[in-house]
Amino acid sequence: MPVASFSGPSRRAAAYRVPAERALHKGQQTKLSIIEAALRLATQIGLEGLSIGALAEVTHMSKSGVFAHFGSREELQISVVREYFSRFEQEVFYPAMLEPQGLPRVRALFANWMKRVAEEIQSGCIFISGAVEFDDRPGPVRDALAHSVQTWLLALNRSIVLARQCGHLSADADEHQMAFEIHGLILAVHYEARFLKTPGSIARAQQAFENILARQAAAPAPSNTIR
Amino acid sequence: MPVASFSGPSRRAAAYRVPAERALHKGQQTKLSIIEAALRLATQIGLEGLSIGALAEVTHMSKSGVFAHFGSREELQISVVREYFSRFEQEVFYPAMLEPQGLPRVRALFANWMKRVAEEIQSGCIFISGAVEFDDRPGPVRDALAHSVQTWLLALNRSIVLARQCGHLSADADEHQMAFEIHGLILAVHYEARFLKTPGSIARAQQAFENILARQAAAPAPSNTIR
DNA sequence: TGCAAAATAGCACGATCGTTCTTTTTTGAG
DNA sequence: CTCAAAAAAGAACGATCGTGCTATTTTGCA
Repeated sequence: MPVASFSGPSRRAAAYRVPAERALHKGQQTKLSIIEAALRLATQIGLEGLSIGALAEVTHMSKSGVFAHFGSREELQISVVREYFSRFEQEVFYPAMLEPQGLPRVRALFANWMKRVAEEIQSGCIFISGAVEFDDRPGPVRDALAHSVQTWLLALNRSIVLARQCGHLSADADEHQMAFEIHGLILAVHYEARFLKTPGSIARAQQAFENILARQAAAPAPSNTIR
Repeated sequence: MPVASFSGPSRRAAAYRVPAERALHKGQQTKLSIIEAALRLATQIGLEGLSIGALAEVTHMSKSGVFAHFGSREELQISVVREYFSRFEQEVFYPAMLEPQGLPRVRALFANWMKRVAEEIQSGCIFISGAVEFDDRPGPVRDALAHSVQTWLLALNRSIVLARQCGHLSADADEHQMAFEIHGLILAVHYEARFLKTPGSIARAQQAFENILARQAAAPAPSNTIR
């Protein structure tokens, strides 16, 4: 069903060399390269701006050749969202999970996120542009987008809870409130750096992040455990 | 040239009753009603989604009838941005300016803004959707959008500076940093309430705003002047 | 009330869109 | 090497877009 990842069951069980067994060579390969190009296009001009014609031109294929891989534009958009989320996981989420629980992991999540946003100032973030494009347009694309973002925000929430349980944050630290404010920082960086071209936005976000942590720093220990 | 406002020179000087003198009755009237409808459409589906055909249908006019008032789609979009900014000034900026300098004015700016954002959860904000649509598309529409937002952010900055000068904020309060964080709160409310449909986002933003103020509260007075 | 000018409608244009069909080319297991 | 299946191309469709032309209607001063 999806691109890669879940290559679990659903095949095998048939004859010795069922056609579906070998049917993943040239096709899947070019499909991946199409998604690669679509990802570049979508980050720049948005999921809605993504057109099959432009995609065909970029990949040096015919419109119908591109189209056949997805069956509909919507399916193409969903594929792009899934691939984008997958890379987001690879670059932001998984590396942060290697950090020890508590503040180090929270910091890593934010740092990785900021690093990615900094790169995306040139290209654009699908989770942000997609939110605007699909905020009142129900359907599977919107669902895929919202689910991706929710998953990510939930991970941030959990890391904050762990930090509190570790004693790295004060007992009354509200993870939802903190996650909300951190989310706002990302949005502000994207807005001010990419649209307004305000210099120094990334540094402001990092400063604001420290402000949020400082406010919720663990109370007891005189020489605190923060940082 | 524009809709209303700058009806300064450039006319007069001609004959006693130059045609351009009386030429603002029926035309300007329907033009305003078109902009009204365009504003509704643009807040919902974005400035890019705004099509002359859909606008003609909504206003019960012909495509060319609508078109003639603007001469180009781009000019229509610019008119919408200008009208949107004008209303933003009326609802958010001017009422806040009636408040006394210092924290009351800063609070009023934020409160009016939040009230407006809360209403826009149903419709949408052009300054946010437009930023995504035009973030890498140079031209007069982008300029009009960026100028509007910059104007607003500058007003917020100035009100913070005044609050510091009044002694309502600590002497080392950084207005740019505070404005950045406040801007992030607006973006987060819009994102989470309108796209993710997370309940309670507005309360979170208000809480976060209080956190920002509390951090920069005036230092000296034991019984502080804040609030 | 007449009449020029302004406002609006009607129509057609080239372009682009997603999609469907049919045909050709390419792939890869036997 | 053969040959069926997969992959890609080609062409056309209806729809919608912004825009330019030319009529027609409406407006509002004289």
